[in-house]
Amino acid sequence: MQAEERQKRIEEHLAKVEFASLDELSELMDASVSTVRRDLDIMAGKGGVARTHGGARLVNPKSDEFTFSARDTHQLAEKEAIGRACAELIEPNQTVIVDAGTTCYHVARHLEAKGPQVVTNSLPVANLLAGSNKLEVVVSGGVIYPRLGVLVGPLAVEGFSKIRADAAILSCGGITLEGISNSHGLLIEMQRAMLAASRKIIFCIDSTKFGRQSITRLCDLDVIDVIVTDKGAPADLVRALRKKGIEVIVAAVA
Amino acid sequence: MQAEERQKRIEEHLAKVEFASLDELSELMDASVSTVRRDLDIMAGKGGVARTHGGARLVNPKSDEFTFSARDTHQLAEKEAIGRACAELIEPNQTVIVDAGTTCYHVARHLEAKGPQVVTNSLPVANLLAGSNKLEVVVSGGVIYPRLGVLVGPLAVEGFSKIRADAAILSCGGITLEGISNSHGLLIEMQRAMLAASRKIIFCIDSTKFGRQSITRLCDLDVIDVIVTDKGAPADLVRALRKKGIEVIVAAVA
DNA sequence: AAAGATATTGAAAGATTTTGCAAGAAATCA
DNA sequence: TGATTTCTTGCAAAATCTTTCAATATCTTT
Repeated sequence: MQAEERQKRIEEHLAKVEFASLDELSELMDASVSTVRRDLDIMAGKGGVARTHGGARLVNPKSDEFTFSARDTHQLAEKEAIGRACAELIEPNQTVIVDAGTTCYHVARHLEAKGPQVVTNSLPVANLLAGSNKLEVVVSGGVIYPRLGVLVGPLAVEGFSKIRADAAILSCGGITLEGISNSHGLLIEMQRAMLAASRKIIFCIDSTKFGRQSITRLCDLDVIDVIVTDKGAPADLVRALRKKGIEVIVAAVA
Repeated sequence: MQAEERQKRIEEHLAKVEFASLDELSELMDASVSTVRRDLDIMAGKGGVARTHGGARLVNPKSDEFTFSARDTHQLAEKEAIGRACAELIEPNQTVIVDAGTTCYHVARHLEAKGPQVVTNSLPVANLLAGSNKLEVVVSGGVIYPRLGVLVGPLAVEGFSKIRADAAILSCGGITLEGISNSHGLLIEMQRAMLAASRKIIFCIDSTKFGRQSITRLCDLDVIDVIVTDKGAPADLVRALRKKGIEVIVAAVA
């Protein structure tokens, strides 16, 4: 087997099990431990996986909202439902900011029919909507954050500071009663700019994010107008959010 | 079996299995390993597949992306040659502006090895290079011009006004002794901004553009440092350009 | 159709890369 | 601490790549 193929299979295996020992991988790949070790060193250099003594683990757990892949089938039905429900909140001919992340990507898939103007810093979203002749797509500038296909940095922040939108559709790494948090500092900067540019703030948060906290704090709950989630969201937290005046929409899987 | 047929079958096989070894392909095609190796080299040059040690893999089949440029096979070999020759003009770790257009797209395919910083307003180029971890890709902001996947408009122009690059790689709709011209007013604006931001101006112009004029005038010839073209370029015009002090590189088809 | 030119193919030799192994160093665990 | 596991390093074997060359096939020209 070739090195690249082996590495891809290692990555796929890690996506399933999170942790794997060298012996385990060696046996699975039918290669010596040395070879697996070298593969992991290469993969660790590129990011994505991290070495541990005796094995490796995935750097970004699979539930991380921002490890983007259009093929990501994790909780696909739920994300699809959230996407559809969220798109319904948008009225025709509005200007909408769409964040990066798989959940927001699914929202974008339903936005074309609305014919609004869409502003995004996500390459996948831009690609998705570029072919449409019903809506105008504005891309923020910025540096490509490689693995995720997100535009970040000063140019991106500046791009959003220049516009006003009717609504912003965001996602995040975690939500608790203390507020919203996310995993990458660069993304936080972007999202702050999006929040500042929009009249209505909509968060699309699948149920696995409830009660979790990511490394960086984004904002308080009171800036949020609407949260769209799926059935798995814990009832007590949903109740508490509603008591705070936030409209919480639980999207039903079709 | 014909070379083309073999290559097509290799591509089809790779579409199924994603990775294939040389031996595997050799057996499947009933051809020697040497021949398969040569086929793969050619195919890798054109894109679509990538070599690995001992085999080949399908280049990321990102279904949703803008790959229209790659599919444009009009004068493919010439554009490919121009792309390779043009990329050789870039020195390691330079900042390069890459324009939209199919010819520039082929230049971008050869830029990864150079490891520079790339600035572009082309979504296809951005997508192409997004996966690379060797170079940093900066995307100008702007509105997506649908058919071409180019970012245009004030945000885009502004993005370029903020940067300085070592070189700009541009294409155009036509070149005569009176100057360079292009077809869309919006693109002209962008290109003016690119010209202003760069120290060295390189135009990639396939031979069919020589002696032609498009609707809008972009610039005089004297802002140009280098022109890269293919063998079909009329000799008298090439001579005249050289007399004006422009370095004209005629790329040989491999 | 024949002769020469050109292109393609398969094979072989030498260079390069990858792989597996083993010994000593470093880290982990009881 | 001592015992065990894992890591690093160096090295030789195997696989693969590059280059070259002769044989074959294809194209051009007459």
